[in-house]
Amino acid sequence: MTLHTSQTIMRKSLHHELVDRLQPLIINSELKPGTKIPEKQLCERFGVSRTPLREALKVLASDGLVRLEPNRGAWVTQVTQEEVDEVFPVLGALEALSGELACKHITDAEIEEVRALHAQMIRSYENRDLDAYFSVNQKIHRAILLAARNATLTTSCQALSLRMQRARYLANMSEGRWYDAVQEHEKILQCLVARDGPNLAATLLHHMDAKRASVVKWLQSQETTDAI
Amino acid sequence: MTLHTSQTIMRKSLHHELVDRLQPLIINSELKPGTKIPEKQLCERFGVSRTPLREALKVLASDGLVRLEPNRGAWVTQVTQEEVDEVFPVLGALEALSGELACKHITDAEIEEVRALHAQMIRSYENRDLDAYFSVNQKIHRAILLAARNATLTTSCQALSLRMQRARYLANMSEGRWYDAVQEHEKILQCLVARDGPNLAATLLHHMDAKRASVVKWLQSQETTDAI
DNA sequence: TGACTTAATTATGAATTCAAAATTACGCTG
DNA sequence: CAGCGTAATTTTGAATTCATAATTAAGTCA
Repeated sequence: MTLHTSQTIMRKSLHHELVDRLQPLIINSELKPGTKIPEKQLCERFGVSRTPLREALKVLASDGLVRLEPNRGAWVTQVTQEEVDEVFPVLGALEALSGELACKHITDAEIEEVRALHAQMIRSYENRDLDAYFSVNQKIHRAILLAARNATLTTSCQALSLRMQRARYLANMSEGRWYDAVQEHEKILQCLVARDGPNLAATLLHHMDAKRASVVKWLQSQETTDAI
Repeated sequence: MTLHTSQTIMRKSLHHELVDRLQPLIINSELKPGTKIPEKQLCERFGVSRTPLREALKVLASDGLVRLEPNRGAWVTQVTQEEVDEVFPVLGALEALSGELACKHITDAEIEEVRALHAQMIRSYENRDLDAYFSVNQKIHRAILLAARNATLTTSCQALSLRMQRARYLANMSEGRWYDAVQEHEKILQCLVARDGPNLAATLLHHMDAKRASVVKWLQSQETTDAI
């Protein structure tokens, strides 16, 4: 019955693979917030049975991307203002810590890497290429995270970051906010180069709060229009 | 086939219930770190089939309590020094934030609650009742967490806390460390009463680092003896 | 006896099946 | 024809089944 076409998954554990495949679908809103997760369709699409798919959904639920309603199936969670106001402060505290630790452990080579990413981000900003900007932006935050040399911190940060990502992605920044964000990143780079942990921590904290405010603003503007 | 005795689980979703039941088994080391999880036995014990149990194991794995080895089953994770050195700083940052936020939102009634718990903890200390001490201690941290009014923070903290709990529980504190811990808690209460957020944050941060050091010390003393 | 092969057993991962719950479709009554 | 109640259908949750991988046991030969 099950065909092993190129589309079909067959490496490592199926449920783990499915988690990795479902996450992007939720992040880029192919599976829309507030909608029901079409179990049957997804099984066909990935060429798997319900068992591993449901296992994956349980994991995604514990990460907050999916909500399980007993006897009613799985639903893509909404990004609400309440959630944004909750998650960003936590993310801020974690990123601040990552900055602190990164300054202690980062190598010169890694700093050069961040510098290169930063330059690339500036170019994306100048070209008003939001997709590229977001992509590089994330790489920078990730590079700092990795420099912190703390796998637990990385995991925690990324889990929360993921939850905010689709909102952040959807939320078109205002011209003014975008400018400010770039300025903040300028300072982030400077702190990192100077290996000034406390300063970097404070900057990242502020950066996160500004992001929060920006996302909230966008959410509120959407309230009248449509739920994300 | 499946009997619905009082032992058998039947409320809400089975996998969720199983997560809640398996966690304590791992925390109190009934399922010993480093050992294989006896799937079959647990199915019999809880009167469920393998499907929901395996779903629960996937969730526990994403929380770091269990490690899944492809085609080799599920294993209880070890608490290593590397992990302790990673998790406590993250926990410290989160608890610091919880202190900060708690000072902003806590009610007088809640402060009285913490005061009562604190008094109870002192009594446990004076009676050298470590079990009671740990239990009340956790209640205090949880009360502060709840006063922070941030469900995401609560969830994140508790997930990490859980991972450290069995180590913390096993790690008999030295007389000196126990005394210091009580002093730290004295200060925590004072900061809370004064609603001094920054001070409480700093105190909790230091408290966590002292806990880390204490656990590491114990782990090292165990290295020669036996792996936990 | 001891290392190596191979067969038997067991455990795992995932598909399938089945009972129960929820949803939808239908028909009845006012 | 609108609202309610009941039957048919679909979906969900969980048990069972089945193929495959891993482990253990048995047997072979130096």
